[in-house]
Amino acid sequence: MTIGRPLQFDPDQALDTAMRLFWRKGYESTSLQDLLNATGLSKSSFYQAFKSKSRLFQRAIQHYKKHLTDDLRAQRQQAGSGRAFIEALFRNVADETSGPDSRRGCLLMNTANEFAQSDADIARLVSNSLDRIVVIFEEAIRQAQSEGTIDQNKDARALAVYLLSNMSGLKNMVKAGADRATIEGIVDITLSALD
Amino acid sequence: MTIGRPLQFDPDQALDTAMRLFWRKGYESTSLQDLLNATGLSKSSFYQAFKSKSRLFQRAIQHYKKHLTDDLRAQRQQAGSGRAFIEALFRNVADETSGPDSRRGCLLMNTANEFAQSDADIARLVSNSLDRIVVIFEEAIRQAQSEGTIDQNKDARALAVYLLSNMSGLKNMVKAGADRATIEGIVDITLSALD
DNA sequence: CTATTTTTGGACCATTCGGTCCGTAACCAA
DNA sequence: TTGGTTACGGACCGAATGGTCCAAAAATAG
Repeated sequence: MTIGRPLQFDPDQALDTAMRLFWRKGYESTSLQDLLNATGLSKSSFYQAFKSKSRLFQRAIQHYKKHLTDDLRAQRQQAGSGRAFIEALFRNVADETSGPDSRRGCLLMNTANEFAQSDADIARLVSNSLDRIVVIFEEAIRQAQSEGTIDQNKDARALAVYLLSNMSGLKNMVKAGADRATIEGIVDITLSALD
Repeated sequence: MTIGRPLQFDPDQALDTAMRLFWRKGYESTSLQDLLNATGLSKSSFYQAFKSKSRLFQRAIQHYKKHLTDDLRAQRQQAGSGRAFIEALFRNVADETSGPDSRRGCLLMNTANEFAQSDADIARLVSNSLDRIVVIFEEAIRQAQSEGTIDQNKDARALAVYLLSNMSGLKNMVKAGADRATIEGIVDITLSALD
């Protein structure tokens, strides 16, 4: 049914590549040329496929959100208990202090930082995505409460937001150059708030 | 002793104006033109006085650091007790959800975010500045410990870093669009870690 | 093999970027 | 008043920005 010359590249893969670039460098300092180099696309193919840099960025955020939420749900499934999921999640942040993909932070928080008061569309997109994360945290907390590892009397929603705020702070500390031990120290105290 | 035409502007005031611009918009998205407009300087006066945009930015960070540390010390003095100082500091973040200067975050953390792995000089500057903040937090915690409002057995340094991480996370949440009530909820839990 | 459809490379565009340079105006000391 | 010194405005610069356009190549359906 398809007529004409087929695409010479995989759009999904290009989107993923672009997302990783935006994640590492931010929107403004990722130039069109950077995107072309990383994806291997020509300028016309790029605009044909993605319309504009900003449109691609929006898609990249949605792509990131989907992968992140899928990943979190999978980890939660795998962890077994709600408390174990949360603990593992936070302790794993220490790994981001080194390695090839270190100090990237979280694309959503990075974007919130970059487009704080400038772009309403992006702000809404980020806000909605963060809400999804909070919901996942909240589910895990309720699970832990029913499992008896977190006090039933605590406000699950409030704890979830607290965790998101802390995760954000942690990633900021990593970006600011904190080493593994420092991160681990913060996480210990953060998690103690759940007791 | 001074010879020649005197400066037509106040360099300190220009630096302060520039700092506020960088604070609000970040380094990359603050253009030279923005700086000229805000300070009222001509291009030649600008380069005469500040050498380059990047040099000015470095001075802006140092300027910010000085004002911030002075401010924190003054607040600590005024608060009386160590615990009161910390509590007031965190509760005041809720005010940043609205008003003319809202959602700017912290210039140091904003910069850590923007120049995560790209500029070593800036990274070092930010890191040193953050250390100063941690020291102030640590002093306040030790004071609170001697005052009996924080458990003596807790690691003051670790608590201080935890507080910095949380402050960073809070400001990120504000930037991401959190409202006053949400921030207050997070602060409550954050401070409960001190008990 | 041909007609049709679509991709693709590269030339081209206006605008903005940070930065330089120079002639002129302004100021101070003597 | 004059000579030395500096600040200032604005023209100018090359490079890079995101984005458009078109001719040519390539692939498929018939």
